Amino acid sequence: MRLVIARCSVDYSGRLTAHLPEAIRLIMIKADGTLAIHSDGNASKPLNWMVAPNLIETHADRWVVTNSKGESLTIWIDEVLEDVTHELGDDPGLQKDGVEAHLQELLAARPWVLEEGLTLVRREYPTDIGPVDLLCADQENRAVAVEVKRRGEIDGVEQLARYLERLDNDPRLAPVRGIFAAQSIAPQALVLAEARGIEAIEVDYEGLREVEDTELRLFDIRH
Amino acid sequence: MRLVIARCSVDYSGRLTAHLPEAIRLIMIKADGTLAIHSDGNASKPLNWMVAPNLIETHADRWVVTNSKGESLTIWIDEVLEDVTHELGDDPGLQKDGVEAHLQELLAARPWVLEEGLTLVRREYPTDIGPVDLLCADQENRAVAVEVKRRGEIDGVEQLARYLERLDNDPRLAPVRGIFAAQSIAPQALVLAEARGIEAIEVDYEGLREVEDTELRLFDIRH
DNA sequence: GACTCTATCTCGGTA
DNA sequence: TACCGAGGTAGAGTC
Repeated sequence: MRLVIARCSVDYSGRLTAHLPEAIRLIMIKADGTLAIHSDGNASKPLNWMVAPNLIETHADRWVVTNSKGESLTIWIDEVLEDVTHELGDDPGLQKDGVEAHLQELLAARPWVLEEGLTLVRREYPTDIGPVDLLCADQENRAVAVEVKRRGEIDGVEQLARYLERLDNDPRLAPVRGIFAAQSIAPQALVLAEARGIEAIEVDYEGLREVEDTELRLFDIRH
Repeated sequence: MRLVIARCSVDYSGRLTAHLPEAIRLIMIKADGTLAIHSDGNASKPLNWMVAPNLIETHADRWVVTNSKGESLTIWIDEVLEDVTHELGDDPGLQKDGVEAHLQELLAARPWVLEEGLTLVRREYPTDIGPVDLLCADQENRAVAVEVKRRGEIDGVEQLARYLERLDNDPRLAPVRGIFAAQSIAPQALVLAEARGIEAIEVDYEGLREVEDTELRLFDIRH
């Protein structure tokens, strides 16, 4: 990794065209050639960047970065204040924990949270346009398709509507009701769900996690 | 801006929990307190970060970053290889060009480019599932909803179809025609638009900009 | 390789 | 301040 602090101006031309007037900035160049230009101000994202693979040509007064997609970034170097290079080596990478798949798992184990008497028939129930998150049966043994999202937005409702359309073609299942379950649901998604005859339910994820913890602890005590 | 290259491991707990095993990484701290941890490997994004406002406590063996939302990031410092600080000063900021907003603006000022005799009724005309980019009236004073995109893809057409569905519920407007305007339109989007009875028009953005320039120059000459 | 969906999205707008 | 839509989205997973 090479870190350069320099007074510079920048021109980018590619998916858009953009210009940075002269100022002091950090230019970060990673081992694979990925380049990013950061200011000190209020932004976590770089002002400009160019991801690998690319070609970096270094001239006396400017650096020109191009890639095969026809994008180009030119850094006009006025003054270099710092220029250090370090070999960082491979990174073992980030270990993540606790994302959206977990919500589907929790609801699969406790579908009655969504509606009294609801039971799971199958997770990832296949249709010819993709799998439905949960296929369930209600108290009267009628089919209910459940789409699970962390944040419920309008395309999630559309997705479920498309699944329902496909499932209704199966005479063993039809008519199929839909439940749209999410941690939070956008107002537009609520309107669309109502228009499509789909029930929208906000789920208390943290609460469900606590229930799960309690059940696990009880399990520990019993065994 | 402070740049530290260090052998370190990291724990983050907040919107998710995550862990970084020990390795050599760059720790970047901006003037406002925004902190980012970068590896040298293939990723332009930081492995971990914490945006301002936050509190950074520096101990001998670890740095602890916390914010008011209950998120916390702990960096266990094993060895510091580099530690430089530079005052970068304010950045004049990025000047962007050629975005969707500008295209909407251009078409709002010249709706007749899309269809002879088309006039603007209102930009960002509200519906209960979101605002339509342009509501226009055609030569015979019938309502026309226009959705503007830079790249016309399938979800843009669906978005417009939803708006039309809502607008048709208003007896003062119904029936409402739809025009899908974009710099370039994907073949699938063309097919869907036709199936939905929506007209799809590719707009010459560069040409419109030139027209705008010419008009501005004429304005300069006249005044 | 192209397509789809998620994201500690980020960022800018507006009510 | 919160919500909503766009992004040079990036990045991961799937087909």
